[in-house]
Amino acid sequence: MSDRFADQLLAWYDQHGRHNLPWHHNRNAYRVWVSEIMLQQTQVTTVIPYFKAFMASFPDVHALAAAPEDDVLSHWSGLGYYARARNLHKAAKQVVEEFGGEFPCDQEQLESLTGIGRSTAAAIIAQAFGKRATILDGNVKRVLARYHAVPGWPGQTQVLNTLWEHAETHTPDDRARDYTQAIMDLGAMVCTRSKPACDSCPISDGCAARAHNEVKLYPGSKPKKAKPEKTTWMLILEDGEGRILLERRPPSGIWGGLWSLPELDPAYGSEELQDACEKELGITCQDPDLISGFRHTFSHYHLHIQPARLPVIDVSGIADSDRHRWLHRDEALSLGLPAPIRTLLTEPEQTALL
DNA sequence: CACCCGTGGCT
DNA sequence: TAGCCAAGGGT
Repeated sequence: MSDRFADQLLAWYDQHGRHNLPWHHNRNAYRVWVSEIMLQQTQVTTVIPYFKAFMASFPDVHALAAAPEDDVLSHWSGLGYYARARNLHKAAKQVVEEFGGEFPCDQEQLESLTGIGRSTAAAIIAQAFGKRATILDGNVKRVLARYHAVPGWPGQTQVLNTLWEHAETHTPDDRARDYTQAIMDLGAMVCTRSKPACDSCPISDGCAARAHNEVKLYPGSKPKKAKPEKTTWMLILEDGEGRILLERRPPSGIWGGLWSLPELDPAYGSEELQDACEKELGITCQDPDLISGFRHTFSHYHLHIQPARLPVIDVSGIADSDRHRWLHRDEALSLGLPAPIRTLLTEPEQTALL
């Protein structure tokens, strides 16, 4: 099938689309796959430097499969949603072991790989292999919700199903790769969340939301929910040689697998930190310097981070292990660190001493 | 279905 | 400023 929607879109894409993104060069399934995972819930401008560095270190699926997880996570440091990196690493091993290092050109087989769902599988089929497949990412949802005036929040199953049906209908048999890129480009460049450029939209003549002057109503917004507030002590335990104690996070959960700072329960008062370090970590410290705290916001809660610097007298309580490492700041910064921890270790002066 | 999972840009 | 949310998927 090929309808007017696709024809207009492709004509616009030829003139105005993005044809020069890093993953458009040396295009293959591996590069398309990595870019798609990085681009999940993440904007293009944020992804570009991460993609380039990642490709320089892991040029193909074999290199990625053979890499230590720590190396993969260090390349993801700051990008967020770290399960994507863990799943990417796992899937690379799956591709090598189950598919002989060659990505399958099949929706179901692609979806069997960890971290690849319906839309990402379709994106790989279309972009890497040039075959017809239907994607439905945030851009496409917004474009189609407006074009067909689909009410409701796309998180609802019924709304989502309706959007998938429209997406399938519009997907042409020819130019699968270009069409997929075109509809995403339209969403990112013209049919934007706020201030859409309807006057320069190639499909505005058929847009139902535009016809009723109700573009702002679509797509429906997500029901809002208050984010809980949490608090934690973050300890900068520094020995006499300027080394800091880093602690690896558990393999799943927030910041899973990343290196962070030891934490203590916020129930401890600042005057109790010294004793708590002795009792919970077996480390003897001097009086703490309190560094100004700050709030870090996750997708589903706020975290007030209260850092404290404690000069360590006796390091013997904790030796280097799989879970702990004593490292200089520059060494620590080469690890996979959560963004706020990287900031804390990079710009300690920014946080005035109290 | 509801929740979990980061970060940064935009308004 | 504080909220919204972006090339989603897993559990």
